Amino acid sequence: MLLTEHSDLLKNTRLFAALPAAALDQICRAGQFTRIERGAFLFHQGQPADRFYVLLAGQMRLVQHTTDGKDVTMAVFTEGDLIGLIVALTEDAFPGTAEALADSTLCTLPPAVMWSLMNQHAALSVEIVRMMAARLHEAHARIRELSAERVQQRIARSLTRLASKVGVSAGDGAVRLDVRLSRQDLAQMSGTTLETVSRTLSAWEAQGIISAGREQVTIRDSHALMTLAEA
Amino acid sequence: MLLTEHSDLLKNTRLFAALPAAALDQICRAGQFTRIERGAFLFHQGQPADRFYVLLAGQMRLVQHTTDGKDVTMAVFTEGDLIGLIVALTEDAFPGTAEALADSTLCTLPPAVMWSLMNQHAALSVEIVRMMAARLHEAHARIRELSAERVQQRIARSLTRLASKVGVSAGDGAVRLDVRLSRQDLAQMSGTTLETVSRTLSAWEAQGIISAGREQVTIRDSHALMTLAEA
DNA sequence: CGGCACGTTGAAGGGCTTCAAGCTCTGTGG
DNA sequence: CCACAGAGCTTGAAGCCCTTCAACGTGCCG
Repeated sequence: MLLTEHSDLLKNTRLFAALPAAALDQICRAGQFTRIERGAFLFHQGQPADRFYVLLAGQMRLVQHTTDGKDVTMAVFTEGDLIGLIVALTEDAFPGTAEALADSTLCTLPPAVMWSLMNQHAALSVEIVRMMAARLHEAHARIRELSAERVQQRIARSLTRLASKVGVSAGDGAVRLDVRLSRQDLAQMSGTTLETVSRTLSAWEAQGIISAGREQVTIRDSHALMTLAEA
Repeated sequence: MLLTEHSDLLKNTRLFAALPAAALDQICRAGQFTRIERGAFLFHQGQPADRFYVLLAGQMRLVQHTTDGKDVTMAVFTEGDLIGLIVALTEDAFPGTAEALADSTLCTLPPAVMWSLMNQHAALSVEIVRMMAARLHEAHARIRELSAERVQQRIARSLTRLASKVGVSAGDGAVRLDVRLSRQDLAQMSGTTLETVSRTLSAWEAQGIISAGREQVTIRDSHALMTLAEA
């Protein structure tokens, strides 16, 4: 049956792993399950956040638009990640737009369910605080990088960060980034332009550090890339 | 008596406002009250976070050091702010160094107290989630700015952000930043160099938007500054 | 009043953006 | 099947914003 399948998926997320079966049932009953196609939007910047989402399969990204039309990628999400929870808990408006990087399936939940579960299960609160702490640390790390580092380093960091999120082994120690990733996308993650990303990747490809194709990157020498990110 | 004074200070923080007197007493008994002088450090980057702090009076800042010796200011704290709570709750190491911008008094607490209070008082959890959400939003806003905006805009934003934190009326619609703030400090908040800050402030002073002195800035035309921050 | 940190200003240069033109790949429809 | 449109990518050239280096003011505090 479909519902128990979904329940299994939910149970496998880090956030809900500690919850008893009864609580999971409660979530499944309160939640709506939806699919979304690559390129489609889950919600838009400024929209009131009356619901939040659990990504059960696929990939999504969170983008913020600037007043002068540029887009900045704030996060990439994969299976098990929560999207918009923090905003929904505070009943704010979404600070960005969520776009599907691949066909995805999600579970939609009202924040009230979350609050009541948090009151009943202390472990859940702990997990949420941990999750928020991790996101804040990553955000601060990016601020530090954008403030003090050169474009090369930032692109290298974007690649290593992506590798830890969506990297799959490609044999011979290589790691392929399992996501459709244009030069423009990488630029939005690194705070630069698509031209600079293109030039940088070309240089690295010539040095054998990566191989790059159309919307596709695989890291051949991750050690060299880490060095570039640090120095 | 000193203890009740401190208790009053704690009660006036946004976080603890909703707690009953008994809980506040519990905090006061568990907490240590300390003073710290301008320029001194509360904790250092990398140190294990076994305690967190409530700033009762004064001003502090949180700085991250980069590998190549640069400093990046992550946040400025004033009365009522919590420092290191998020880290302490996850039992991590401090991701930055906390420095006193002015003589300050703080309350030191072990995270265990916080966990037990959060379990007893749901309102506290709500408040903490709200607080973390606000910090995350500010961090994301800075990432967006650093990724897409010019130095001028970022300096203007740093000033307006500081105004909302430590701004005091200086008559005639002017707002004085009540903090010792060197050009270097502003540069660390804006992701630029002290020379560029100096040049920019000089230009703005010539236009009558601000007046700047040694470690001191007052905003004369906050509307013009907001315009600079947006365009 | 002298030392030192803070601040200003100039000049040079470079890293990165911007503009531009052409190329390559992919998917789509006749 | 193949041509073609369009999105993605590459590369070059120009230039500017900003950093970097440097030298000199300036104000504060012992």
